Amino acid sequence: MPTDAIKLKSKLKLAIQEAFLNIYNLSLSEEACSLQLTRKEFQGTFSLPVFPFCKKCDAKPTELAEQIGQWLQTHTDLIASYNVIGGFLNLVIHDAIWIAILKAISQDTTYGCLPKQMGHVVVEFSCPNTNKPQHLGHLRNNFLGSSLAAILDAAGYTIHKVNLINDRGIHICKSMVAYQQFGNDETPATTGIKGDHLVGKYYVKFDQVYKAERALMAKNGQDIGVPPILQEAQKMLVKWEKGDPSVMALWKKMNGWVYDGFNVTYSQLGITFDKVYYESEAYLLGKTIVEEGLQKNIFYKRADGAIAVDLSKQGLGEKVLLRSDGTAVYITQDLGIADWRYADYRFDQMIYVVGNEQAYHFKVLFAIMAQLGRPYAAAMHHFPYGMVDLPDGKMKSREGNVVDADNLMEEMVHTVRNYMGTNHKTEGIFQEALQKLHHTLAMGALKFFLLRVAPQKRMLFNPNESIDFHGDTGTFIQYTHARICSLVCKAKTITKIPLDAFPSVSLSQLEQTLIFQLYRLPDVIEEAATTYMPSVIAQYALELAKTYNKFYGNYPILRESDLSSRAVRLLLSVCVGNVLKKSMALLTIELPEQM
RNA sequence: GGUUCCGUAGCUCAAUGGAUAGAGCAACUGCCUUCUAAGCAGUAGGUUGAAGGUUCGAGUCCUUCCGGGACCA
Repeated sequence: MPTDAIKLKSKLKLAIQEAFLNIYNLSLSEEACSLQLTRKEFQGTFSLPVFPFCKKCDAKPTELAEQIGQWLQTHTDLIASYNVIGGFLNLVIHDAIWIAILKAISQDTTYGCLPKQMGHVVVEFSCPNTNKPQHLGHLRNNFLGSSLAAILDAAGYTIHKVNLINDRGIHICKSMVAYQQFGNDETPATTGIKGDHLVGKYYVKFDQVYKAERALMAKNGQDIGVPPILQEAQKMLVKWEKGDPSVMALWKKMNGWVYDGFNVTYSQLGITFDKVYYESEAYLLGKTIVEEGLQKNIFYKRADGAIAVDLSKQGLGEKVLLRSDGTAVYITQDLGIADWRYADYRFDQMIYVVGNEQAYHFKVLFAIMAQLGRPYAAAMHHFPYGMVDLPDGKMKSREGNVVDADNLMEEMVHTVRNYMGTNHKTEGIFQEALQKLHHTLAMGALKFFLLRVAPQKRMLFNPNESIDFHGDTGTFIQYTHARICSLVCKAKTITKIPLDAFPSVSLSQLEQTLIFQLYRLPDVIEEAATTYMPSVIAQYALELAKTYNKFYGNYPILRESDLSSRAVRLLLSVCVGNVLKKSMALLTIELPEQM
């Protein structure tokens, strides 16, 4: 809970409003007096640009700033000093205020968590196909989804994480057909290949055969028709929809392998779901909704027999909902699943974490739900994110041109292990714990790499350069935390922290900045939650860790002879450690105590 | 053709409409007998794709164009 000391910014704003009222008889809204952070080359923490008020107050910028600064200093106990540069009023906060804030933060065990709100939020993410293993693009989705869920949880909502497995359709039949023809009954057990990778192998195989057949047909001058292997897949899809026993058996067997593989991957990633939906269990539901729309005259039957909806008013054109042969299209099932979800959770927000390539799809979906009069239509949001590109372009599973998630994780663990071998900081750690540490460091670097970039941007991954462990990385933050843990551990044997007993301590600029950064945490969480941007948290954690390391490198902490100062620095270190841990938890990244 | 996202240092990324656009990587200098060197301190690197407009002030907002991606016919 925010204590009185932590309300610094709103107190300041109030005081500024009061100052304008008293001096210029000008009444300002809270929004109007927007405080910004003082640039580091100037003295102060908060700055007020006074340009917008000059006309109304009929004063020159410098004069006006001077007047306000003077008033604040004499009428409040917040300001130690102020300075005016250009039209900027820079406010220096009293050290006693900072100390009070630091104490309040240190005593607040749930610091950073926003007040509990009424509201259920469903976050759908991951949503893999069962025809291939997951790649780097899926990782971005997985991490964005679980991080967003953690952030919204901290922002006070009740969160439900759900997955939707794409386990049916023509693409699934492709890997099944290829396996049938070329698989020789091999299994994960006989080959030692992880289940999802084994199935993925046949998905690639299908594409190779398909292309070869098509090329052959073109060479022989045949009309470009449907190559035989694709015909097989289409036949299989029909059989599947009819529930043909042998096809169902193959489908269940291969999907089982894939789920075993996915479970291993999810476990490595540290990702869990509250509920998993399967398309195969849901695709029929949508058809009843299409019926409903027909009866309400919202949808119509075209001359060719297909059922469609006219969304030209919304600029979305005509959208087919059922093919002329009565089979479901991609969006049909999403109609059904939306109702299903609402029945399950009565959500106040439904967030789809899906790549920005599907923006149109979701616009259509939401528009249809609105036309159908669903009460939750306005609560549905598409959270779009950009693709992860390779130097030579987009990843394509079919062509095997992907950075495989499992391989990448394994490589990173190797890199960490090799690096560890060259230093001795982890002497005394048992083998099992050491392996966990390698994993924690590898995952930290990987997750941070993907989450620090603004979600809507495409990002580039260069396999040759791989992912760094130095500089602006997850590792850097983990390292900072481990450093603090080590320090605190040593402090217990050297000195006690007299929590209540530091009188007047004068703080350095760096220490003020650090406390200020700690103070920002709730605002940062709120911003990340309202903008759906985990990258905001990542940037914040980086900034905090950088400032702390600068502090650590330039000031003595345990070696400080002044007891009050030492106590403050130690407490500050503890709080930075906690806030780093809290922030990184919002990115689902663990911080080891030793590394 | 229509819609939409993006364009910032050699590379990867930051920057609530605010002050001289910042970090990291790569390059070059220093710093481990001392709280974890996965670190710290420094040097160098820019016409924010282009041109107009809005305003006290634009990387940020508006218009047009150029370039890249995605989606819809």
